Amino acid sequence: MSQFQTIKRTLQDQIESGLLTAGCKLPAERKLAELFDTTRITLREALVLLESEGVIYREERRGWFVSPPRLDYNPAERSHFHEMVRQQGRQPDTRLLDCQTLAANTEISRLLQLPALSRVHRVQRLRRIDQRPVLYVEHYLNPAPFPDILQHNLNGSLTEIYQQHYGVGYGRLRLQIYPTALTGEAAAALNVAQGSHGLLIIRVNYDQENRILDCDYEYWRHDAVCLLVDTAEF
Amino acid sequence: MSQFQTIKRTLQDQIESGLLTAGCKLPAERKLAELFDTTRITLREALVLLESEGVIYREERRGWFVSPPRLDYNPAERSHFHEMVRQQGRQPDTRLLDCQTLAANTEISRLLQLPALSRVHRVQRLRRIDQRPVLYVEHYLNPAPFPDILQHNLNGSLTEIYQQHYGVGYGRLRLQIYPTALTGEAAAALNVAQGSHGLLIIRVNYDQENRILDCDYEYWRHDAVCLLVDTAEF
DNA sequence: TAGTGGTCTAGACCACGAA
DNA sequence: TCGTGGTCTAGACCACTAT
Repeated sequence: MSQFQTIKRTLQDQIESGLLTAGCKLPAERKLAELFDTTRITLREALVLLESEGVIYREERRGWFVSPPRLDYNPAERSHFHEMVRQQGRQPDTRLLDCQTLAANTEISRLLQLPALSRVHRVQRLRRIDQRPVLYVEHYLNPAPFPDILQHNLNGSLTEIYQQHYGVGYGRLRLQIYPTALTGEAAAALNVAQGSHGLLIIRVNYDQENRILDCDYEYWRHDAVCLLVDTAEF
Repeated sequence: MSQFQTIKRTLQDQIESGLLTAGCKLPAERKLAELFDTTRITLREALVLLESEGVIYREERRGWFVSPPRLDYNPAERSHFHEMVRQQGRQPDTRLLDCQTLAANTEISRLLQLPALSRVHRVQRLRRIDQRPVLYVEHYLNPAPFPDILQHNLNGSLTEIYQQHYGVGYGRLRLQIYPTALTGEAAAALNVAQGSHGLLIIRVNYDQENRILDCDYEYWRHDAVCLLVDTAEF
């Protein structure tokens, strides 16, 4: 077995056995390299492997940490993020990064089935669990059903605002899900290296009369989530 | 911008512009390093990044290749793999790796809701698109509804065998989906390095009377698939 | 300011794949 | 057999973090 595989196993065992617990910071790379009697490059190979398996993660220039468990997430159940996280015994947190009305690009226009040169509301938010950023979302709202929605407090649940202020509830839902790279604003907000692995969920939400309400680009840390889908719920 | 990011961009541009086409093999790492006037380690950093973004992929010790487009896959639509792939203009291919009846482990027993010390049929298959392995599946069948099923030709559609020989059709469906590492038999069958990134889909299939039929562990190459889910179909 | 992770150099040897 | 990718060494400098 290659050396970095052995290092990987050793670290993994210590984590799984509970000697290293979730959120715990690993020693410096140079210390670890010394500990395993190897070079930093080889050591980093093991760390990167563990990272891609979701066992550990890094924060840019801060170091390596043991990953907390994944969040169970049923994208079809429109429960609020905060509620869902709390039900799993964790501390949720949402931060509004930006909101504005702008011209829709081609892809958004197509998803929302808007005519050319339409304008849409865009809401960018960062969601954290136990202080750790896990989800960067861009919501694109069809402006027609939601005049002045950007005036509301957008740190909570959009679902709730839809319902309470506009009397609109969700109906049908369409999802695209695929592993992708985190780049640009998503990577920056999630505090991961440009190009690291993530999971992208593009959702299109309809109301009960089958009109398109909005679409979301959800960029998840690859190790932060486990999706659950049950067709019996529909 | 870091050097390997520049290299990455350059390669990516050439691929997106069509100068390098899907399935095409890249030059040797030493050649590329020379071309970009850098070392192999730095060059490999760029290649690994492109790999994790799904732009290129490698076959163990054979080299680097440009990735073909993802397969659109609706896991709720029980259409046959072969049919689905052909509809998207590609060549499907299934190889039976192994089938046997064995004692169920704890996780399988729980998923299939079987009593302790039950036996199950296990079918291991590898599925390819245009010669490229993309999906390694382990099917675990509840043996009760399917006596002697292992006698059938298992290179085609299980769905079809269920229906034609046992009069059983699908009903409800439960899925767990998450990014994971490919290891052991999955990595070997897909011809990727141990520990590389993949997408794991665990599905539990019910029949129309809501009895559990089987569960599948689907290990996908992370760059080979895009999941589609539409609640309006249920 | 000291220490850390991020990036990079210039080599090396081995095992496997292709010929 | 030759070239390839897989692995590894022993350093280096810089930008950023923590203090």
